[in-house]
Amino acid sequence: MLKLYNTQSREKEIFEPLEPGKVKMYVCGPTVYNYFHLGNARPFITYDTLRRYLEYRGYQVTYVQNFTDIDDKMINRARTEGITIKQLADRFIEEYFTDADKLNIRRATVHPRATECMPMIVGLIETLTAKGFAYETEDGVYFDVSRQPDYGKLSHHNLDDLESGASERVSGEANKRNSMDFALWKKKKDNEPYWPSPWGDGRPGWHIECSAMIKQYLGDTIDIHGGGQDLIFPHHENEIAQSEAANGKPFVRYWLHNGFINVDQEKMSKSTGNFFTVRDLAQQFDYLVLRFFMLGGHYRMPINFTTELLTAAQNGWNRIKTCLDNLDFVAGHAAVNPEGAEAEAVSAALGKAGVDYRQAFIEAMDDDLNTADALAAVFELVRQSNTAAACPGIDAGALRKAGSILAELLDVLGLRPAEEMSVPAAIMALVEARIAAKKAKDYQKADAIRAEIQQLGYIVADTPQGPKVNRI
RNA sequence: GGCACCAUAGCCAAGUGGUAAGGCAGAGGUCUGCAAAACCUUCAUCUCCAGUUCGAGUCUGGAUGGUGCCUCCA
Repeated sequence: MLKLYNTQSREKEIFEPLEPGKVKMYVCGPTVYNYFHLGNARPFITYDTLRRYLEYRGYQVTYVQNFTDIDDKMINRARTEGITIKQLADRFIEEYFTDADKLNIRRATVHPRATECMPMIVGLIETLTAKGFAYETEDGVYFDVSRQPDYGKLSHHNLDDLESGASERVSGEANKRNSMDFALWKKKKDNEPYWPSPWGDGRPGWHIECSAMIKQYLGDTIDIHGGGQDLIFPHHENEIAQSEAANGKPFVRYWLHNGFINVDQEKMSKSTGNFFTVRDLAQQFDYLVLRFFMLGGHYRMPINFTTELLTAAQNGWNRIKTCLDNLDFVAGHAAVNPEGAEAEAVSAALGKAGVDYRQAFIEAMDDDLNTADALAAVFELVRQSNTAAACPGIDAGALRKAGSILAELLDVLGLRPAEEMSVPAAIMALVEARIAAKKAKDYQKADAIRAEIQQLGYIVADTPQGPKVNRI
């Protein structure tokens, strides 16, 4: 029974989708004006993992993640680069997929772009205007928060507190009825891209984009909406206000928010400049190390970032990869049936471990996606598998079964390593030569060949089953 | 000022009121021509104070320290 922490109720709630067996979920995607950094990657990885888990549990998931391809940052960046906004968006959407694919972030069912949903955006604003929730000013169309009595229900703010906080700040938007009113439509300024609307040429406000894309691709009420904690207010609060005002129906059943990645106890963000792009980190660490690192803690807790921690994660991740590799290798050389009482007992223990730890894994994931706990179960299975793989006379079937359960669980976490490429014949020839040298007890020669193999990018290890070759 | 969150071993990090998962690092050992990998053993009473309870890391109150949101932000 899956439980998810709902930001709105501030409690873990039993997850029940509106329509049995089917889940509609939406996650706020990137603004595509740059490579994404590790902090940006967190929601992508978190909700991809949730999506994978939901599917693992048999749900049919419709997953929508948008691209924000029009806003101030897009306009400015395109300007400095001397290219069009569309060119900028095309480029960084492609770069997004390059990184995301390698992080094993599956493609969403739909990846809508804001600029491709203009009719829905304009339509929503028209509805809001007609219903009296929005009003036009000199520079745009604004949502009137005073018309929405439960405004603030997600972030647990009330309008009075918000107003007093906002009044201390300078607002550049003139003629608003309330300081917390936010732009649905921004009328065209010089040299800015624009779309036609009943209020003249202009472009949409940020919040309305998500409401529109959700309505277009998922409908009026969705099951899960995810994003970073910094989006709770005002972005998600405003989405609720707009969508519920326009549609007259509940908007989101479960609000999920992930914690931040911190650097020196401070949130990693583009504005402070303390960020590390995934692309840069991938120079030093495997993409899946980044994912493993991220899943090592609970998604709502902050994670501190240092390269030391990433190195530690790399070592842990290698343990898992080595285990999978060893299982496969040993199974390829093992007996068809267990030979001897010990092998039989170890085989039986491994079979039970597979079932038990899969159960533990599911219980952990059911508890608000406790990936840290789920990984503990994975590591327990790794240890049992290693023990079995080292047992003389163990049969291949037991090892293969454990390996497939391990792969199954890792797949749910998006941590299934890519298939290793086969070792070239030239390397295999060297390996054979080394065996011959070893047999002749010419260890100097054997070590020299090993060094040569290593130079060529491969590492050879001696095992009871013979030499095992891997890429470095 | 308003609204939230966090404080567990050298480091990271789970933890449903009943006597502390897992990982990294370290130490000792087994295996090994060497190496790698692996396995075994070892490594904490949970920031502080008070309270509730037969019993609290786990609940309540307070203190201290830290973070986030309230403005673009994952």
